[in-house]
Amino acid sequence: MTNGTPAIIDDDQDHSSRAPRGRDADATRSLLLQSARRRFALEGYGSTTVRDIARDAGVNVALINRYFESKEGLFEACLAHAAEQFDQPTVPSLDRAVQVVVDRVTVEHGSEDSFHMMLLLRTSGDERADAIRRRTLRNFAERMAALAGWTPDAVDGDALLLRAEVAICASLGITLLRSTSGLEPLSSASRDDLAGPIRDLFSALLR
Amino acid sequence: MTNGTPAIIDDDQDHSSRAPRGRDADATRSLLLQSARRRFALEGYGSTTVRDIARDAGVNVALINRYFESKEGLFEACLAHAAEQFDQPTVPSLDRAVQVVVDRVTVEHGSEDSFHMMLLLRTSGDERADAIRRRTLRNFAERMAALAGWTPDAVDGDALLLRAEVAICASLGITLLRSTSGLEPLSSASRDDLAGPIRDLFSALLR
DNA sequence: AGAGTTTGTAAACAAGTGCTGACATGTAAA
DNA sequence: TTTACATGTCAGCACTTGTTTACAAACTCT
Repeated sequence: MTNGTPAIIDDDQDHSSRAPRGRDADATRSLLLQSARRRFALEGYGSTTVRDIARDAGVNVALINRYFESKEGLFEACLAHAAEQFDQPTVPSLDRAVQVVVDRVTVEHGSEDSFHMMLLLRTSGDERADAIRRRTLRNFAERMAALAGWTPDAVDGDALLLRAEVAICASLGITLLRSTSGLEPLSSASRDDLAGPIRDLFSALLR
Repeated sequence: MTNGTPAIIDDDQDHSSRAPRGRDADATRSLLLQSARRRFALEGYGSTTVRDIARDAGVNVALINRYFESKEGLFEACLAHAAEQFDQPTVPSLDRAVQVVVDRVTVEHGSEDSFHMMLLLRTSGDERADAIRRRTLRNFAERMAALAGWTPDAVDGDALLLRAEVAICASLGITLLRSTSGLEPLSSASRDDLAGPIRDLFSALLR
């Protein structure tokens, strides 16, 4: 992963190619993204301050504006990053797709994956961020629905697409409350505890 | 204009409950609760300011602190009010209970009921508010699970209770995204469009 | 070495935050 | 009426917000 830069490798001269010691813009950006994702996911956009994020990342506050323009820009970057997680290549069968989602929903609390999911139902009031969220959810729902037999120009309308969206939104709600509410036994439920119910949920909606 | 004595008395003899025209603490409290509920539900706790709420209610900002102690207190009151909606008497059968939930999830956007649901996954960081939310969700889940056969001291553990919680959390996620994301076709789906999928969801989890 | 750029730091700014106290005004009781 | 209280208004406080600016330190290249 990482290595997002075009990799214009420096000269063949040695330099020992060590990882940049103290100063590395990419690493800083990444740290900020990570801290922001966590804060935004767990506490929401409005309750998170840029100073919180900077402190978590161990980085100066001003760098948020340097690298992401604004707090909104940082949130948007987080959302775009989360969107990539959902824009992965389509799997061949509905069974496999359901398995992928179940894996995603049942990841442990505090994981990056869970933050990515929770981000999708955190709002900032920014229209561009909302557009990213809509596009991501819609894309994902379309791929799920397609595996269940839906086609864009079906005569029976979008009943299946709606069902896919319902299933996805349900998954997000479950993930959020599992991580933020302390509701038992949900919060302490293991992956195995959850896999069955989630699978049943998807089966009921898409089959 | 200048008559200090009550010019028009609706009920000259029995003033038991009402009369004050412009000044009515209960009405003001209610207005604030209504505006706050809407803002908190749609935009989250942190993104909502007390001035927003007061402006919506057409009321002076200072009255929030007079009647609810603090912004946190107002949020807590909103949550407590929402909790009452979920603490209604148990219905006799699982079928009826599912029907009640389906009705609740499929209410139109912008209704008070939808705000009550959305509030349950809005967090303020206040521990007392979190406790109200936990208690409410847990209570509701226990009643649903009980109708499906769960008992507090079942040998098979809390599998059914977990399933009830999953179903409820799923419903909250659906409600939130339906009202805040603009995701289509979900956002424009009618009550009838949604009733089927939601019913299937509950049936799959609790039967 | 030097200049030029990138990366990080510190301080401050204007605007907005939740909240408070002193005051004004309407209402009910004496 | 006069008194007492409940209700609402106003201005401002102390603080935090996101953001910007000026500056320092590290890195690159010649």
